[in-house]
Amino acid sequence: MKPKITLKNIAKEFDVSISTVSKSLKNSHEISIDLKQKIQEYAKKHHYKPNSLAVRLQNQQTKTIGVVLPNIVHHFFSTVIQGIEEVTNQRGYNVMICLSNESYEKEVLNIEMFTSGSVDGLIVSISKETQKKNDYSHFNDLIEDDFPIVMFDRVNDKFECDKVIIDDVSGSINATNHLIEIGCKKIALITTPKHITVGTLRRRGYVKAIQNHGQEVDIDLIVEVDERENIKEQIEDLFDNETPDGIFAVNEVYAVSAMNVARERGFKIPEDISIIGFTDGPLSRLALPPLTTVVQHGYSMGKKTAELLINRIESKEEFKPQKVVLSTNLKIRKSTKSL
Amino acid sequence: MKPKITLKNIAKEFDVSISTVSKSLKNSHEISIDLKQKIQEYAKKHHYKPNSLAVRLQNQQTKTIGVVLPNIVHHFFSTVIQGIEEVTNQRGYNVMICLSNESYEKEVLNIEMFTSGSVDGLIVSISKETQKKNDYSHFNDLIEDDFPIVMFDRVNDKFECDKVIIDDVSGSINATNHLIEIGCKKIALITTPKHITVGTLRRRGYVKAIQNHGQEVDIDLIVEVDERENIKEQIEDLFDNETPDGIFAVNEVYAVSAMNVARERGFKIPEDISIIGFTDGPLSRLALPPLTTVVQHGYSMGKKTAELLINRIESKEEFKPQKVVLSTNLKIRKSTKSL
DNA sequence: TTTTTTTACTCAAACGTTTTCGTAAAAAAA
DNA sequence: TTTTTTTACGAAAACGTTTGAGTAAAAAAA
Repeated sequence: MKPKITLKNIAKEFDVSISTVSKSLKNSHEISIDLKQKIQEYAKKHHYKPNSLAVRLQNQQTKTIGVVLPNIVHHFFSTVIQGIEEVTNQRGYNVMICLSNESYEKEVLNIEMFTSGSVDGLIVSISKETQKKNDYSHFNDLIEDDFPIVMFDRVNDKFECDKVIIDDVSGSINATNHLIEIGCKKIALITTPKHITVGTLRRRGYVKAIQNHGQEVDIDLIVEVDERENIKEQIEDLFDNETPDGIFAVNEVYAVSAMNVARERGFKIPEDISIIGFTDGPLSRLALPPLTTVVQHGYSMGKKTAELLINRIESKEEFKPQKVVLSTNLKIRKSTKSL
Repeated sequence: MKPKITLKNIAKEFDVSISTVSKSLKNSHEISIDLKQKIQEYAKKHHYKPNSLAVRLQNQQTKTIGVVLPNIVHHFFSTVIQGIEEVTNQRGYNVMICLSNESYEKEVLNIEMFTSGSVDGLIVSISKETQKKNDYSHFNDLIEDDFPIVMFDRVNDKFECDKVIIDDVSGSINATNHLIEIGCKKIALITTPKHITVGTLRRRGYVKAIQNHGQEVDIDLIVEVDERENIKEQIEDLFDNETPDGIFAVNEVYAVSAMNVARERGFKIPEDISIIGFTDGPLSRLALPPLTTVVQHGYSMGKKTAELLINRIESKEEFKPQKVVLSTNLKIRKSTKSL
């Protein structure tokens, strides 16, 4: 690579001081028009770009916010990012994303690198491994130092920081209620193992809804999917032993998988079995029939998260962490019977 | 936020010089064990972290590479990132991702910010808008300055830089050939408008395959999907006028949409119509029947891309740009008739 | 003519590191 | 005892910027 051109280089070229060059490029009135022009031309010709590290070190702010995500395969996270970008760009910040890949170690590393001066604030959604290990020590220092940080979706209540979550419980109650209302008698739940927070919350909603209707929760109708194994087979096990007429699945993949299993076993959807998923992504929209689903509004979530963070970064006042709960709504499509 | 703790602070605390502190924290033999210990303890207690901006400015390298992507909703890009991360982490680099959201302006901005000292090298896949505008001036300076940059998937041949692409033409020929071999007589193509490079290349493969078999390309069997409008309706138009017995779609969404339209019109898949998509993502895998598809090996692509970049960054020798073409393979599932 | 103002610069500190070189004092060797 | 070596630290430059203060020289005002 060609050596980088710096103010010093240019200064030497014109036999002036570095500050003269700096001011020329900023079009300062302190410098004669003549010299300014020559310097600007030269700089342009040689592709001068101020070294952002130096600038940021000088200014003591980076105008950048870091985002640490478990993964970006999920459509939901993608939409959240859209929302984050919307707000940050509008307010003059850049966004940098790092992925933890659901790994504890990478999450720690990413946070380390971001918080050592590279960004003004941090947005985090916690990785599965971290949730499983239940080890959050890498956040402690940040919280103690009052580093601006906002958690979203996968949060931990231990921390005194801003949080944005969706109302998983209510969303799940609504979904389950809907299944009950349209006449489902045997409603299965397809969820995650217990250490995944959102899975647990959605399960809670399911249980509540069932109990509110005076029914008992039937353990045999609950599938806890272990993602390390074949998802479809685990759902087939359910159908081997039971014949549900309604399914509530805590994410898109589980919902579509369940729909496929049901259809393969000759169930007509929605005549024989109604299915509701969680998260409105392409899988749900392109399923046949399109899936009724709990819509999470990732975009709003991203916007809210970014707003909280930037407010926090820019405010001088005493900090009072808040928890924003976003409600969901049920998008009714063709995978559920109508009333 | 609490004031950041620096070497200077610590130095004042112990009434020693900054260099003593720096050396202590690096466990230098030049400092007495006693003092080192005290300083290290103090640093730990106060969460000292070296300011990475300062360190990187000093070292003149960031050990970070920037990735500019059009979007991350596509499963394909996600897998590419996995590959990139694999290699970069292994070789001691960090990855930062910025999204252009298919916007020309954001692409320019992202590249600006990355190349002004924040990263040692750049990986780029060009946005749709840039492709449409056909304006690549923001790359010119970089190429002239020999800034390490690798383009993947959506590349532009104008530039003298490393590139990694997949063999879209061959992949499409194979897919179309397969349809011909299993006996399809009227094979439709569902593709993008012409300014999207990959769409054009895949179309070329389709055309070649048809012609190689001595057939004429029937324009009425080609759908150019305009994504600003309803995708499904555009495919329905095809079925209104024609009754294809084979479909080659240039991406997952088009393939699944086509499958849904076909099924809604009473086609049995694959008995009445065979469908092949491009890119092996969750949509293809979870479709019913699962889609036969051209597998792109995003993971390998990411790995290769990162390798090229890091080699480039670390090599002192004369630079000779290369273009790596990755071949695809056809994953045959249930959406196509067997022979 | 002398004083004041303006113009067009330069100086130097600062941001937070790293690292080479220099040097007292203490310890070891002669 | 004197000389050499080792120990333990400090000074200062460097990375590339920004910016307020300082200053000659030129221009304008008195």
